Amino acid sequence: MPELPEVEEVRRTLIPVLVGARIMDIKILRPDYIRSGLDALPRLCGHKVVAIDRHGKWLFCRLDHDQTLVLHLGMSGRISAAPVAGGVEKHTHLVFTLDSQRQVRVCDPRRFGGVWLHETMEQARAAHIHKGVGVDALLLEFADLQHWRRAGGRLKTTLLSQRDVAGLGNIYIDEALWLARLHPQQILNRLSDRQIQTLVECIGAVLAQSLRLGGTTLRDYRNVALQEGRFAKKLQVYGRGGLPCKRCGAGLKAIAISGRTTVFCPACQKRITVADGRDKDAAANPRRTGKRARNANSG
DNA sequence: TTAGGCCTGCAC
DNA sequence: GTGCAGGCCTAA
Repeated sequence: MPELPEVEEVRRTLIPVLVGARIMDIKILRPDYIRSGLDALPRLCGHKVVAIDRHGKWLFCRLDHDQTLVLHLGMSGRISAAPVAGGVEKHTHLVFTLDSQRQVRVCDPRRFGGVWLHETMEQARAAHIHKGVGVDALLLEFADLQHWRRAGGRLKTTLLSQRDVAGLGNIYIDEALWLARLHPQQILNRLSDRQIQTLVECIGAVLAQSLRLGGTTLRDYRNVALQEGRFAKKLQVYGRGGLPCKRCGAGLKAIAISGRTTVFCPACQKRITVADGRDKDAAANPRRTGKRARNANSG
């Protein structure tokens, strides 16, 4: 399932194939996979792609006349480059033939992804990013999450929503929360500055390591050259429900949050009910937060 | 805020 | 045959 590292790896491997190339032909094998701009799509012929950007899990291919093709890989999307002569694999919905005599093919068996064509880059960003998609997770800083304590939400649900941080999905959220020793159902307004800073650092560390290894291939994911990612063997919690925690040996627990399987260590990812910066106050005034303070100290 | 829908392949 | 995998959108 492509999350930020996989989409970024696709971007990096797509650039040498697509940027600077002229589109000579477009074959639309599945029109309903083109979510907007279907009628305008043939007009891309003769134009060149000048840049490929990414925000979260969204890819933006800008052309020389500013029309912008937006791609989302959903759960099973794949973009591949191949010689014109080769056969097209099943579930291929869109094929660009380039002046380099190569093709860029968009394939997505489950069709949770899609392709959108916008008249300008600005319109593309307005449609997919400006409303409701937060800062790209690779650029995440402490300040981006400072307002969290005023929110009542829970960690995993909030991170999945893309609203504050864009690009994380089920795999990397579970990995980052384990690394940060934070409970997936942690209520945000109980986090201390230090815990938020730790979370920001752990998200960055997990993403950086996965990027170095070309992302995670569980089954389907491939980059544009059809190479697998090698981060799967580094996974600490994802897919390991019931197995021992690699840090403390306790049994990892699998629960459903927002309809997604969530794996965490109940021993080293305790829920915090009093922010650690306020523990002293809680101890000094047990009547106010007594029970919560004891829970916090036990974790 | 949560549940359902979209969709196919695969494990059982 | 059934259930599960889940990113994102929409509706209740």
